[in-house]
Amino acid sequence: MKEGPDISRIAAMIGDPARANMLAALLGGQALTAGELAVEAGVMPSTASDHLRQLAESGLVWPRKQGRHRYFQLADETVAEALETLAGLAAAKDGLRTRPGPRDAALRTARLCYDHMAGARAVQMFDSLADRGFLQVRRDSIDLTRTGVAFAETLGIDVSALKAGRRPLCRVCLDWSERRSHLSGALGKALMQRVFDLGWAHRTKASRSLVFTPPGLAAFEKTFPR
Amino acid sequence: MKEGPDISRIAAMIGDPARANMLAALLGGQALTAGELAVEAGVMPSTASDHLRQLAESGLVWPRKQGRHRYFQLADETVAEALETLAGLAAAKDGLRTRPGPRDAALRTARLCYDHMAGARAVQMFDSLADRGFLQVRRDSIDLTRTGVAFAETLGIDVSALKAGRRPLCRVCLDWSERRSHLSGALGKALMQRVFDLGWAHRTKASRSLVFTPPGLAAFEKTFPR
DNA sequence: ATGATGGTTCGGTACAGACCGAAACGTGCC
DNA sequence: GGCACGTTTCGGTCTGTACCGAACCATCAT
Repeated sequence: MKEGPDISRIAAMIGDPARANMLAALLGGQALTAGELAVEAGVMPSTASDHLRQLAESGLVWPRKQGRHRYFQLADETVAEALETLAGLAAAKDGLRTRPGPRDAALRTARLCYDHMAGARAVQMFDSLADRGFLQVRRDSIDLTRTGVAFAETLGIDVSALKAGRRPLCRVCLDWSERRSHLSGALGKALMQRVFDLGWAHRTKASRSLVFTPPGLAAFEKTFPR
Repeated sequence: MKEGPDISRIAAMIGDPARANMLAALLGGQALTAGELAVEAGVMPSTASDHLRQLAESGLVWPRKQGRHRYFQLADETVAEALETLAGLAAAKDGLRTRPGPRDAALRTARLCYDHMAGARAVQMFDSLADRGFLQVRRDSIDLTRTGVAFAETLGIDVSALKAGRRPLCRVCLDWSERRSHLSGALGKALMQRVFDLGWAHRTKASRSLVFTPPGLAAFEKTFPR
């Protein structure tokens, strides 16, 4: 019954453990080299190269050669969203037997979802913005209100520049750990960038989880009160 | 790097063409027997039985034995949502080469998404409800307004009964064909049911697509004007 | 009971694809 | 130029698993 899009092709791509590990690593947002992805997947470079070719042909990742390295990143944010959706399903179905480890706890608190923040901290930010009327939820999409734009500017975000890009300013993304919405889109990316630039948090090297510094966390709590 | 939920296990489940066809068929919402799913997947009953065992063990489908038949249905609506998300990715990535056939066109117009309507017609319904102020979009979730409740009652929907259930009344579901939101949740299911009961549309036997009768379509257009 | 029908279990086959090692390629560095 | 490093290509192996047929089990009908 080949009606509708061929769902099994891409599912099979994600279905291989090695490729799934690669994609999960790329959910960290930064582009990684073929070698790094090989280690991440736990396979030899030649095997990794084969997998990466398939992923690129499927349109899931985007190769970008630079010097004698080849960097890979997720093709776009829709891929990231689909991966997080699958993670949500896996957490719900597989969660019965999988005991949440300490690493999972860190992931649940704050992590990178491609280029924006996810986890409990991200939900808190979303709610805080909405409660103060900075985010206006209309229909299926959400937008920054006038006061919201002013608020973003005080954080040093050039909203008009973001609006100029072709990527939607605000989008909602469902959190697999919190099962609540958090902010995606150009603004979500910009906010994440500010958190990095201000030194409030930094990414861990081999994981998607974010670590807040004590003063950074205090500043975050003050900027986005519950 | 086994951090977070094991995404590859379920992805591999969906990754096999036979299983994917079964799941796609179950997206029609009605429970199907093992034999029906076998023809749907194009495999022998014994092979289908093996696949169904795996799907059940993964928690994706829910077996329900009745007499000498075993009926299968999707475990819950989160599975349906994940499948539709994957379909969206496949349509975007694979869509470059796949020419949309006539069957696809019917699917895009109106189809079943587990237990509620999807496709262009469903988006029209959603927009119509929102434009007239029957749906109030707040934060990440949406709700029926007071006038919306009254409107639903005129259609013969017992809203208070729906609210009593543990399933959320309103939920948004992203459409892979329209890339817009349509209505899910208990209300979405109830509305779909009314469309069936009123004889406006009926499901086709071996497909998820919905066929509107001419008078049914006229009534639908009148009830949910653009 | 006896047969018919729907479903599962079991053994065996076959094909796909994941994996590796070695060699080739290309790019930067000295 | 020559060397080192990252990456890809190619041949070959091997495991996993989808698939089928036949036998077995359960339920319903007669």
